Amino acid sequence: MIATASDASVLFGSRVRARRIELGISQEDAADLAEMHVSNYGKVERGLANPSLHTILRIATALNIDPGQLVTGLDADMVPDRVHTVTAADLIKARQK
Amino acid sequence: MIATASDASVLFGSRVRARRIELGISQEDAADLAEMHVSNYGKVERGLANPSLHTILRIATALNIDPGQLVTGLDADMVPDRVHTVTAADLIKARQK
DNA sequence: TATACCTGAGGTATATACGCGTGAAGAAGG
DNA sequence: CCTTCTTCACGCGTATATACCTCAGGTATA
Repeated sequence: MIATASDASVLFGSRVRARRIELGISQEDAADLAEMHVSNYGKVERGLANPSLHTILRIATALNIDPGQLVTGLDADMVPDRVHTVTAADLIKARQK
Repeated sequence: MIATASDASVLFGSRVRARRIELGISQEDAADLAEMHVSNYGKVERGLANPSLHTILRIATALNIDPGQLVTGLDADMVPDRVHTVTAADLIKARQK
């Protein structure tokens, strides 16, 4: 892996780790509960992964937390290779003229 | 694609579509705003995709909605190939005995 | 010392997300 | 009839997420 770290992944991973520590279980336990490989789970916590929706849901369910809490506040600005900063609101506003 | 549909993907996609319709823009507009390909965006709305965290954030930001709202309430039970139904709470409870 | 547990780091192999094109079907309007 | 817009469905490369392994280093305890 050529360091797929992103601000979004790092923040997401830190939330996952905080929740796991709060529960007092190991990465291996969490990975088993989430039915994923420990090595991949570790990468998620370190912010080196870009987990899929299914992976996010498995982790959230395993840690007894709503997946919304893990991703709320996250933003596309934290995602690499973002070029535009235009959103739907801007598009609609421009068309109304 | 061998029909990667899942309850989680379908529900997620319907929320994305509802939000896009609410904004009154086309799939192509939304895809451009999210900086992703229309064909892939369409699959997401139809529940045929399993989008990554980055993709989820790009879509949410493009549609001016918090990503948490798109995934809240979703659950690993809606994810295919789920074998266990044990969560951290169960594990901790079992260890306390 | 040794032993066990936890985490990080790196490799390889496979599955799949994603980009990108094409074509078709429907609706709306000229 | 025609065009235009929108969406869906399919296929094909490429990038990458994930599974799986090994090894290293820390920490604790006996």
